[in-house]
Amino acid sequence: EQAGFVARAPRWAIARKFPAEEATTRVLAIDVQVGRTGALTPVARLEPVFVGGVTVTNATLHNADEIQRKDVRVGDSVVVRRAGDVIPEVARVLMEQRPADSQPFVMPSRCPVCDSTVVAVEGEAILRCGGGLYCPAQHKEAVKHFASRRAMDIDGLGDKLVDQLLDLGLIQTVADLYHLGVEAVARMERMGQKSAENLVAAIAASKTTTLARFLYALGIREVGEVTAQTLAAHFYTLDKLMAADAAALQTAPDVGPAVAGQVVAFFAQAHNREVIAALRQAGVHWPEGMPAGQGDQPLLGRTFVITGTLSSMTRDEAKDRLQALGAKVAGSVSKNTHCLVAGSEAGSKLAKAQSLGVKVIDEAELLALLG
DNA sequence: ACCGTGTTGGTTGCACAAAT
DNA sequence: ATTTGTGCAACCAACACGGT
Repeated sequence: EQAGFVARAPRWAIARKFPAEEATTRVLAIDVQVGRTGALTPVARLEPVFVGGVTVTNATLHNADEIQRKDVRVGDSVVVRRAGDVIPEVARVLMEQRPADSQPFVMPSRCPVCDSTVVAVEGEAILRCGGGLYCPAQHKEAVKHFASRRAMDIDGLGDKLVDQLLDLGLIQTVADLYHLGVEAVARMERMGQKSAENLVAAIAASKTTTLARFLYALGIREVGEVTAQTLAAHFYTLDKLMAADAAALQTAPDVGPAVAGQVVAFFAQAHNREVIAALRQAGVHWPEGMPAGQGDQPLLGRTFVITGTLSSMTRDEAKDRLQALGAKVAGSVSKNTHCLVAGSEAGSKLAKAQSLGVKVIDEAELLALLG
């Protein structure tokens, strides 16, 4: 049953077969989205246009500086392309077609969702909603992040369900997820008995996790997946981590003043400590203490990068298995990369590896390496 | 210079289950 | 019985900025 899925050519591979293209369209509006950390991201809503094999209707404008640099305005005719043949991008504005009455775009001074004051950190390009978890947009994104596959991995808890859970007041914090009953869940839109049972079971299954996943799930600023793993490996227990001051945190590799400050600030908030306590009370747990004895680590100190599509495993599995052998798996190729694993449809990373003289192996060689 | 974090969009069959 | 809605998987460029 899995075979059919693996054998099918990935969509992006199909899209790649189209040559890089540009197309002209019009900016209908510029919306501002609020992310998990409150970051305000302007997005161009476009008259749908077919570019490089897909229909593009949205394109990120990154930040206020980027809009100003390109001087994108509502009503403008713009040239759209797909960066790397994937990500929609406004390449440039056709100034000669600009309407006479157009106005420069101005980023809002208040959050478009919660009306909180927008905070601009001196010298930073990104504006942020100051509302924190009181901002419904930030709260929703925080819950989605908590449930996401790489965090607590609550299967089936997606965008619409998070919306409903919050809007209906079924949950106030992520800890409340663990007290949801099947009946309450089943009363939500498009949820019946079966779906409700599945969701409640998925939530219960997420109680057994790891410290690294849990830390990542908390959504501490600057603490992504890798940093969460670093902190977990360095402190072993949540209590030790929470008790650490900024100086102690900086003894962990790759943790500097900015990351340490964010961690300290997070655990200093009574609300965050309460939610953590409630989560543990609800049964969220993980093995604590020294990691179990590791096996052979023949790849210790080697840096790998994976690109393209593998047929016998996902890239994630390949990453895990390489890491289990002691390798470091990075996202981009540099001269420090020891080996690039190139699956089919490999793109720019393969070219870069070749230009840098980095060793390239194919899937068969990877399998041999993994034993 | 390089790596990690966080943010963005688009495709689409499949799996599942609710809604009609 | 059929249609509709939702979640999932896979990919990655570009930008800003923290940290080494």
